[in-house]
Amino acid sequence: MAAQRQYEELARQLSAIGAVKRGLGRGLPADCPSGSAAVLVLLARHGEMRMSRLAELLAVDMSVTSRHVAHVAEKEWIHRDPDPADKRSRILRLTPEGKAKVAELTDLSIRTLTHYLHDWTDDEVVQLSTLLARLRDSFGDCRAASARLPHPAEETTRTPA
Amino acid sequence: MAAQRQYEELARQLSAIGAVKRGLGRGLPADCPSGSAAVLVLLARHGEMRMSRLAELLAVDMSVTSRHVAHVAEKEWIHRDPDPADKRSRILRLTPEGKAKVAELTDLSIRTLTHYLHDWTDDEVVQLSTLLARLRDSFGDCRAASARLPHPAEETTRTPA
DNA sequence: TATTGTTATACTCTATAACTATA
DNA sequence: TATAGTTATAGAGTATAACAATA
Repeated sequence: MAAQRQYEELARQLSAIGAVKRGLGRGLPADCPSGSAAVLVLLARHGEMRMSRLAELLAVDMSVTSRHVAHVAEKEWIHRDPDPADKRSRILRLTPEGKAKVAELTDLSIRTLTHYLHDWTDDEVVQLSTLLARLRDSFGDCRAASARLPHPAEETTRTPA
Repeated sequence: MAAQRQYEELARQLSAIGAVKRGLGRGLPADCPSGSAAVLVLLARHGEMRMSRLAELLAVDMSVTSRHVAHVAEKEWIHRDPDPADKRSRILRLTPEGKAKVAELTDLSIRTLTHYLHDWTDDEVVQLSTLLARLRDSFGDCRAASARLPHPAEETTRTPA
């Protein structure tokens, strides 16, 4: 358990990290906003999947996922094939054009980070990646059922029994 | 200079960090969206300042800053006093109510992070904060004048002369 | 009746451009 | 003429709720 002061500082840094994300976003192709890019990259990384699985990986509502997926499908970067096992579901698969787009996106993000982080050591980059992955993991199910935080009265007690 | 593979992984983690930010945002008071919160926290941290300075700290366009500031001013959390030295400028100052709101926000973010990161060590939290600060710094002036990334052809050369 | 996915609506954040007032 | 700040407009991302089709 870290000191409150450190949590406070982390909160500040997290709130400011949007600037970096916007910086990365500005480097994206004009026809591929960040939402579309995220869909493509996840499909490349994890392989074909259903909408619900993708929504989970994106950590956004399925309605949002549906819109992003509709966009990349319009671009012919993915196909939405009916799932023979469940006619309500659709299986998302990258097309060859989609795979080419992923390659382009990967190349772009590598080039952008190489540009801005040229003076970072390999170890520092890995450390940051690792900590960010852990952070995501710790927040994990904050969208799930009982994600409501305790009220100010609760949990403020120093040492839970 | 890190390996491309590491940059690729970092890009993935950064693109996914939005989920954590949204998680933090869900904990905010209903009358204080993240844009307003950022304004208040920066004023508390750095003291009174002009719009242009705030826009720089927020790393967003001044038009965006102006809207956020208008919102917190409506709430009476800040005052916008004319700058005697330059009648075009306005000096932003927290009101007592604004300071109270900052205290509430700080408490909330600490509670949220304490909740989700209860198994992190102090050192890990500090490390992540430090790396995020450095990341922001490295991206620094990516909004500035010649922030345009070199074209695919350039900079790909391994060792610039 | 519950679940998968889509669509309609609304809200927040952001950027560009046009504008006012002052330097 | 240039700069500080505001406002209008537009675009992207997200969430909630209502809906359709299927399990």
